Amino acid sequence: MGNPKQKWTSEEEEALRAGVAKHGTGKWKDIQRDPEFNPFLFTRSNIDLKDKWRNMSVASGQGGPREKSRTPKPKAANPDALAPAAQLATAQPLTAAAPVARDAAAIPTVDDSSKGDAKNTLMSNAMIFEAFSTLKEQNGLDTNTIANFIEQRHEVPQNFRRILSTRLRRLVQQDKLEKVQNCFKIKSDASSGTKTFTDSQLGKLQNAGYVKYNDPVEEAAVAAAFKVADAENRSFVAAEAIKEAERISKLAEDTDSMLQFAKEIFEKCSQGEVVPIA
DNA sequence: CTTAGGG
DNA sequence: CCCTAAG
Repeated sequence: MGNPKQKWTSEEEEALRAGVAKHGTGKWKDIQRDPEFNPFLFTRSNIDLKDKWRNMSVASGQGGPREKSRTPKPKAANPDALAPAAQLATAQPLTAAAPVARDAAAIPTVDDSSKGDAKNTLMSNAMIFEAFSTLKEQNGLDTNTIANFIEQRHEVPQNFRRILSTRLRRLVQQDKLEKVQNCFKIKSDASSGTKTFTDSQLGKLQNAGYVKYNDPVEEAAVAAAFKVADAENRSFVAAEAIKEAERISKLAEDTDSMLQFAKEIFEKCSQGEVVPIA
């Protein structure tokens, strides 16, 4: 099956270039692990970095840069930047990464039979972590359980199981998951520090206008969510963050922008990419 | 497991 | 992106 292929964002490319400058070519693992770049490249593997660098090198060496439509938004200002809360110190070309889905965008949590299309198959880490955060199995989950869980809530391709295995393997290699016996458990990686997420991504998200709380309740919810996220700064915590946010949000009878915000984070954090709203 | 190169 | 060969 053809792979969806996750397009590299400007942030990722920049992080990669900076990483090569700092560690040198060939030190892909170091770059990927570096706390400075990890928040942008945590979804990419060292091999991915290598491949991307190869592509970037050949691309720049060409006389005719076929940029074409691959120049998404050089100066696309987000229409609804309601709260220019914080400005990015580093003049990032961040630019509205993705339009926030204002409508009732269904998070890939509940089922969605509406999508008759098979192209929406987002076999991403998000689903995997969703399983962990939902099942709350302290003993870990075996491949079959995870596969079963995902199959129940999402439509999966035929080669799903194989992809899942690959995914799990990679996550273990990246220290995101821990394999004990036949089960996988979320790994608490303390070596990576505890600042990555809030530092970079939150800043960007705020700047992008994703964060726009005006109510103290919302602010509290977001704070709580990030408290969790800050604890581990890994993909899976986003799921936890959502749950926390959801809980507080429910108590406050407010479930609009806050939740939407959490969903966006979940997407970004877990997938590491922006899903353009077609 | 990490790199490098070909597919 | 995936796979395979080397280190």
